Parts: sequence; C-alpha cells; structure tokens
Amino acid sequence: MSQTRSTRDPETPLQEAILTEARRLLETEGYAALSTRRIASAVGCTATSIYLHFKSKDSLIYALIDEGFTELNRRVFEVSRAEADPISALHSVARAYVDFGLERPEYYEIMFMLRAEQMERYPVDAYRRARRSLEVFAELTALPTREAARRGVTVWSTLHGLVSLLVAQRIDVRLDREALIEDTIQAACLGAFAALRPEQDHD
Amino acid sequence: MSQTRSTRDPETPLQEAILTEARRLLETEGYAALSTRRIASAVGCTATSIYLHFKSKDSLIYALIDEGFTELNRRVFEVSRAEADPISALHSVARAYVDFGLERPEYYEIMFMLRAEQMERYPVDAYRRARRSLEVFAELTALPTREAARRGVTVWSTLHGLVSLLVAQRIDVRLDREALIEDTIQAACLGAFAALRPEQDHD
DNA sequence: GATCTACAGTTTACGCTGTCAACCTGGAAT
DNA sequence: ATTCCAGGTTGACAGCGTAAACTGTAGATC
Repeated sequence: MSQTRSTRDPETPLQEAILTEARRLLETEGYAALSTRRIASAVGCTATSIYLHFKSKDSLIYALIDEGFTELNRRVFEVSRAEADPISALHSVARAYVDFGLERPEYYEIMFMLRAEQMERYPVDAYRRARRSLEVFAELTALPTREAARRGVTVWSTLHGLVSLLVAQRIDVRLDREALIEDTIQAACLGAFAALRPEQDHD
Repeated sequence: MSQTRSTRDPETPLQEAILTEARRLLETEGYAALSTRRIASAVGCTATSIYLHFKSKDSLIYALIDEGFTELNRRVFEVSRAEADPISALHSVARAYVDFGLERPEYYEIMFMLRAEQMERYPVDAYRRARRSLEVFAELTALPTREAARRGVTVWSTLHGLVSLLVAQRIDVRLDREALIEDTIQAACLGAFAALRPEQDHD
C-alpha cells in the first residue's frame, strides 16, 4: 500500500516495523493471519511489546484501515476530478471503487466487511474523515441534500454488494465477471439519476 | 427459526440438544458467542462430545445455515407464487429477501457474510440446493439464460449490499431506513429490466 | 557522583478458542 | 461369559488477545 500515513505520526522504529509486518501479513496471507504473536516473532519482539505502541490489536488494524481509505480516497478523487459531466463522473467513480476492492481485497475486507459491532469503537471523527470519498456518490446525484444522501448510500450499497460477494468468492465463476461488473455499475448509475418513488418524500 | 429440518435426520437426543442450544446462542448473542464449550456447558456435556455428532464446528454451523436457507426459501417462494406480473413479483421477492435479512440478522450473517475461504468447504450440492431461491431473481428477468443469470446476480448483489451494510450497522442512522430500502429495491428492479449495455453481449 | 524517574522491553500468566488421542463405561451380540 | 462398540469423559496441545509484574537503561535532578 502507499506510504502516505495520514494521522499517526511520529513513529518509533519498532512501531514502524510492526506496521510494516502487519501490512505484509495482511497483503500476503489475509486478515485471518494477522495475530500479535506472528507479527511479534517476525519483527523480533514479544507479543506484548505491540501494546506499547498500539492500544489494542484493533487499533493496529485501524491503522491499516486508514491506509486503505487513504488509497481509496486518492483513487476516487483522482477520477472524479477528471470527468466533466456527472453521469460519466459517477460511472468512473463507481469503477474506481470496484477496482480498488478487487485489486486490494484484503484491505476491502478490513475496511468494509468486518462485523463492526464486535470491534472496539473506531474513533468517530476519524471514520468520517476516512470514508469521505463515499460522499462523492451523493454529491454527483445533484439532488437536494436529504435525498442525495440516501441516493448516495443506494449507489454505494449496490457497489458494495457486488464487491463483497466477489471478494468473498460467492459468485459463480462461470459468469462473465467483467460484464457483471459493467452491468452493476450501469444499474447503479441508472438508480442514481432515475426518478425513483415519484410519490413525495415522507421523511 | 422454524423447526423444518431439511436434510440431517435422524437425530439423537444430544445432537438435537446441541443444535437447539446453538440456535439459541446464535439468535440471542450472535455468531461470535458460538463456542463449543459454551454450547457444551449449556447442554450438559463436554466440548469434545460435540464432535461425536458433528464433524467440526463448521459443520454444526452449516446445519444452522441450512435452517436459515430453509426459511429464506420458504419466504421467497411464498411471495413469488402470489404475484402475477414479473415486475411486482420481483419487487415482492426483493422485499422478502431484505425483510429476511433484517429480521434474522444473525442468520443472514452466517449465510452470506462469513469469509467462506477460511471455512471448511460447504458441500457443493447442499449449497446449490440451499440457495436455490436466489435463482428466482434470474428467472423473473425473463431474459435468455446467460443474460438472466448475470442480471439475477446483479439484483441479488444490490440487495445484499444494502442488507449487509444495514446488518453490520454501517449506515448512518439518521437516514430514513424505510425510504432507503424502497429506493434500493426499486433501483434493483429497474436494473433487472432495463436495457443495460445495449452493445451486444461479448461473453 | 548518587539518586530518582520515565520509558521500552521482557517474562509470566489468565482465560479463552477448536480439536485430537487416549481412556472409560454400559449394554447388546456372539 | 466374553467381546465389541457407540457414546461419552479426561487431559492435552497449540493457538489467541492481553493484563500485571518485572528488568534494564538513559536522562534529569540534587
């Protein structure tokens, strides 16, 4: 992943080594392989030393999640700036989101597929800052604020459904993957701009 | 959950007791609370006794997953029979799918949100039989087989995205939940019947 | 120069997990 | 009467996150 570090500076050598090894383990063997003892033995310290630099294992994982969001945000903002009209912009942003998930499945998993209720609370403001690229979906619909927020989530959830099922390898491999992605993105764009629920808004 | 048992008969008293307790634990405390020792102590046997009736903890969970699919299938087929035209049928089926996920979040989690790659292999034919209600999405599109399969997955993944984010409590609670669900279902239906990708199929 | 303090690390331990190997025990079949 | 075996137990192993207590060392203060 990129070496842009966002929040958590400065770092001691051991802290940096722990993060580097955690990153390596995540990328090569996946989330399930991340254990304090494995990290420690690779780094050359004891498992408890990790707690001198991270409040808990969860907070170490949050550091990796932050790195993932940094890259996702970078990708999304990059393509959203490059497009003129909102429709093709939304298409490109959706594509960037899906591509990120498929190219970085282990990061996608810890960012979006961990059961959050049993993890220690992610600092609220950090989370809001982290996932600000998701707001692009809402902005591009050009709807009134309240409706836009909802429509943005609809687009996001559509893409998330596709990516999470692909990442979890739950989709029949005999299907044309590329066509499936393109279909879903087009359906998401359609849903973003179509006049759903013509009856008035009742919230 | 219902006491319809599908496959795994007949049962010894202890096996039935283990399943009952596992079901209770899942429903009241969630997947994370399911441990062999907790089940055993509630049932009044030792943890290893569970292995006399189930090959592994995973296979015990698969029994619960089967129960979940039995109920999902029942719900889906019930509403799909009740509707005449395919559009309102798809809408009702989608609604039934979402309702199941929100009313049975713990079952939805083990059925669709567990990282499958690190679980022991679910017997292939059982899985196909279990999730046959998902094929309803494809059938209702009334497209040629190949396209229908893909479009069915698109609908499913759209709904799954919404449900999984809601179940994981990742969606801003200030949003109008009911409106969000209705929007997403309508978008999914729209995507199912719309002429996406007018360029010819290249798979 | 001696002492106090703060930090960075280790050792040890607790309670939890899934699961295996060995053992036991009551009842049915030979 | 003896054997066999299904169905249970005990005890153990290797792993997990993490808390408590300890150790060694560098810097600041008197």
